[in-house]
Amino acid sequence: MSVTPTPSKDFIREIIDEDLATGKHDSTVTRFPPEPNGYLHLGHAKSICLNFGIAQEYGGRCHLRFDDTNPTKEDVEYVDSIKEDIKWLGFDWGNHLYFASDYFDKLYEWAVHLIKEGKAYVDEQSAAEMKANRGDLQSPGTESPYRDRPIEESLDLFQRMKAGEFEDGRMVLRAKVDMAHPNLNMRDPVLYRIVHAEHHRTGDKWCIYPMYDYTHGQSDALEHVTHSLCTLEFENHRLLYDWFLENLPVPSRPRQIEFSRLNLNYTVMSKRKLLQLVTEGHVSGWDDPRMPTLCGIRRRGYPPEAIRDFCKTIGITKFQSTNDFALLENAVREVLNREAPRYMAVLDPIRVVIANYPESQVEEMEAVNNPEKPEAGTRLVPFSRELFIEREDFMEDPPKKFFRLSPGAEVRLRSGYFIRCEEVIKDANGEIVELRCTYDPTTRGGENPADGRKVKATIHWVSAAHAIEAEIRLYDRLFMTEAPDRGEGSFLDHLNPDSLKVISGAKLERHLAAVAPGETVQFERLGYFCTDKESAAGALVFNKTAGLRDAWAKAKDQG
RNA sequence: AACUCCGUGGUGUAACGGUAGCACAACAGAUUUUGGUUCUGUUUGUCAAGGUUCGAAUCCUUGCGGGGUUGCCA
Repeated sequence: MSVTPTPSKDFIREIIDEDLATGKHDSTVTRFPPEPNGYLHLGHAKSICLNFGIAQEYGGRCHLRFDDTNPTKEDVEYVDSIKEDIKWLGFDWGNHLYFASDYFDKLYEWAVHLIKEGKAYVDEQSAAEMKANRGDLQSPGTESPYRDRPIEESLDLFQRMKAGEFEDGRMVLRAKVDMAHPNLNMRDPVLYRIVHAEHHRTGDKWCIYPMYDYTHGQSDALEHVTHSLCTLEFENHRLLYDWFLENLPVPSRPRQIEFSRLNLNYTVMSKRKLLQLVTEGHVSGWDDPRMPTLCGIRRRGYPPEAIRDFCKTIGITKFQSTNDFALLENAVREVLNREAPRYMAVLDPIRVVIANYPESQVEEMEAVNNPEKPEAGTRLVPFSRELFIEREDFMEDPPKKFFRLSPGAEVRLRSGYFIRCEEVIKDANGEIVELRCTYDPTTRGGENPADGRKVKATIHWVSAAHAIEAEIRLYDRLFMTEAPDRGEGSFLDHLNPDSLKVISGAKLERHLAAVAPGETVQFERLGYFCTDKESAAGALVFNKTAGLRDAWAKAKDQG
């Protein structure tokens, strides 16, 4: 009798277990709080899987809340794409869609409350003065000359800030905490700034906007969030987060817990850098299949299930780490190996003529759609006298470990016949243009012949007369070095010049004309591919999602 | 050298004072109508030094190393 090991939980789920056990909470409420100022990427996927995953596991709720407190950077365009990406990943916020801007009235009311309590004041120092008086990591700051102004005066000024009497930057509302605090966030943080800008939801109702620190915890409290999960860079903000909750009449007490953000080698993950890749044209857009954005990997053909599996395996911890890209690719291959229907496609064709095959004969060969999934059934693939095979699958002068086609050698055509190469035909430049072969009629379907003869390799093929053509886009990693972020120079210095190779005139079996958008298939022996959004009926375009593991490539490299 | 968080194979992650395990990667072999998949095996680890303890990755001390923080961004 084997004991089923209890699956280990990350430290956040352990905290939740305890909060539930002690009765501190009787259910969980988490939230995913993106700012609508950019596209979601794999790092967000980690957070989404955590927050929505907890809701699923504990029967709790997960809110989608847009942190829209900075109208100069935010836009509805991003709101829509973010929702789409979360749905694609497989999560659902139900009717718990919120915006921090929904709370602007309450937040204003609470700001007035703080002023009345003597815990906030209107500061008329310029931004430069404030910076100078903040002190630094080693030394304490200097209190503002406006810090102890009468409460009534701050109340009046704050009301007039709201009324639009002052230009941007003229004054701010600050909390009165401690200018000597070792945590800089506690040195009288700004609560409100004046920004005369139209907000994507509140329009021109406001010309003062609350800061992140003043908004986030109170929004959590208003939504009765129990566990507010964020990345490590907010660790230093937790003290402030708690300060607001302690000094305001909030309806609940959420707890902020920080975890380490996702890092992947051979890629960059910061919004700024991704934006730069797009604006400077190093990639075709946010959804370029080489981008780590969710729309990018979707277009690349990565299944959402693989992303969820990946997030599960990398886990949640507090220490910074860099995950191997191979781990992601492995998750992708695992799902695709199980699910993707197989087809044959020849990317770099070389003509094969089967001399002893009847000139006008066409046989419909039965091919297995997915050996991992018998219920996927079979399909018919036409076989004829003239075929295309992969140029790479033939070598005129092969090394000892090369098992495929070469002069005098025999291979199996998958679901076809055994063929033997009898003659190599070259053009004036010595370039191989055609292979003359013979086939063994007793090997129909690729069966081993009765004489016990075996072949060491099986290769893919397409009937020349029946093939359809397509453009194939082959992607490799965007960066050549493991940590393009680090070291000297720009991360752009590490861009891989060969991250995209376009092949035109690839020969595909006819069924590939009908691959549905969003479906990823396997080209046998080559890898996984999906149709691109630019693919059209007469002009098919496929993206390479990931290659198959290639033991031959390794053996070849080792000599 | 302020405050704070964190150090487990190549990478990531478990072990909650009691045999350092798992995944990925790498390597070797078996199977195979995909040089895929699958299966088997191998290599490699507790940052360091002290201390507490019958027993320490785990607790304590010191050192070393890494991250974060000086926006009217989030």
